[in-house]
Amino acid sequence: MKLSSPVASDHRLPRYQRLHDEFSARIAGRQWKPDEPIPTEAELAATFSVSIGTVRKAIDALVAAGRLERLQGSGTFVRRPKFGSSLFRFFRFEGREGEKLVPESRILKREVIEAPQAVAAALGVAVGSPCIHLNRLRLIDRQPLLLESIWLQKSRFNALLEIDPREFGDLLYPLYEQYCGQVIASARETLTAEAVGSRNARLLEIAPGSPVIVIERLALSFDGQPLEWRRSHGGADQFRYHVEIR
Amino acid sequence: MKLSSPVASDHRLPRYQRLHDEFSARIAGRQWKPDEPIPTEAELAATFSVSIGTVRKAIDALVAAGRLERLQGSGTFVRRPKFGSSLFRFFRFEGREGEKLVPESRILKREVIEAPQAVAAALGVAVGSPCIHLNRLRLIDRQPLLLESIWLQKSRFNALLEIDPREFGDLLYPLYEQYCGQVIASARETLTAEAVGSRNARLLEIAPGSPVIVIERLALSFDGQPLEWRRSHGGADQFRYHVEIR
DNA sequence: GAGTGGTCTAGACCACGGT
DNA sequence: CCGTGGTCTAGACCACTCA
Repeated sequence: MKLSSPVASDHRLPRYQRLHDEFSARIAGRQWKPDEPIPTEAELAATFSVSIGTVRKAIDALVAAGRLERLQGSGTFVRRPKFGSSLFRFFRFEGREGEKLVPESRILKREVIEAPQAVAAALGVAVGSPCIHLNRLRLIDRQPLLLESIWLQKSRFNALLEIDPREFGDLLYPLYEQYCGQVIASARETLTAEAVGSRNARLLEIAPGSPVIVIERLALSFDGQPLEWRRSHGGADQFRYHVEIR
Repeated sequence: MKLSSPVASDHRLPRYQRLHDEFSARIAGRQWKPDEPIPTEAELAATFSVSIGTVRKAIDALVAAGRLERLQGSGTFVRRPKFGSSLFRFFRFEGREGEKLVPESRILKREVIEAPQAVAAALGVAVGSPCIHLNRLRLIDRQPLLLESIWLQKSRFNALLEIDPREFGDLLYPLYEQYCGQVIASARETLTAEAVGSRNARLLEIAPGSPVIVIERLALSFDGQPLEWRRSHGGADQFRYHVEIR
């Protein structure tokens, strides 16, 4: 089997597993780009000298993992990460009539500051290295919902300093991509709860000491490099999280 | 294809899908019992007059859903529900040395009481119908960790009233199975957070008004009947929940 | 060694999407 | 209509478990 990219793949592994790793690398390496079709199953089978069934099994796993999407009759496509499973979706992101919407964003602060210890550890940089720090308030129907503290490595995101924060818009990740060439591919989130401090209580317009949900997110590039770390607070009464257990 | 049990299964569906439904029904109907092997793939293929590949595809889905477990060389087994994905596992269930353990259980109250509105709705019974209500405290290293309010339909769980609560042991579900013949097969959980009331604060030995995680669980039988509803409180500082997002 | 699931093949035919 | 993925088959051989 010939591999177009130098993937460390043990030849004792099953073929479908090696194919899976190869395809996965092509998605990560952006040789197969989001929203574009990958080669047909028959082409892949011929390219790698395996049967179609084996190609299908490799693709099955990537579809199950949400990295590819099959469309019968038209092809198999690289799925753009949608963060559909983020914990944030369990906040009430609805307007007055219950329709889903993107919260309005207000940048409260933008500063260049030396990375404190916790941030440095999360981003994998040295303590004290220069970072961009944003404070952002997110609102639904003019009501404060979430307060976010966002940390970025200055060297990667310098371009952000040249834009007026009032023109950031409501979503940051498209901004990162457009101005800094940094694409967020995945994230890890941690949920905790605590009593809100007086400053955050004022900004969120809730009673001091009332419970808030705290979500920490480390957002990563395609190759697993930490790009952004954020810590978000939101009133606990705006949050409900569901799971099914079998 | 002959079906041993009367499953409503549209014959226009793919064969593997119909097989999946049939197998699923056999697990739910306990014709295939937990920890026992199901017939071999070859036998199933012969029984249903399909090829082994089709049987495998049906089994694949049930394995992915955690209902079956394959053991190469020995067979495919019905998996006993393990509740491994419960939100409760994100509480610190460790002893002093960090080892995982089952919390000690202390039944604080057992009463027969008419179902209040919320309980009746969850259990699918009439408001005011007789229920068994338990209050239970769960402790690690003698430290209170969780406070649980548990509701059961009296008619199904009458046998519980004949046992001394001090002999309940640390786990309820085996008790339900042994004394009442009621088997918990799945559950739905909802996580919220709130400020703790004074009574619960005293029992949990935390400051009044401090944040608590609240987990509501509706536990279901194999055929989807609600059997138990519980509402659990635990100090938020004991809780951390993680997810990966793609 | 007999029997289980695990991998893989090469082909057939179907259902769907676009042209 | 052609090309795509979706279903299904009948077989081969491998890897593992257990007696």
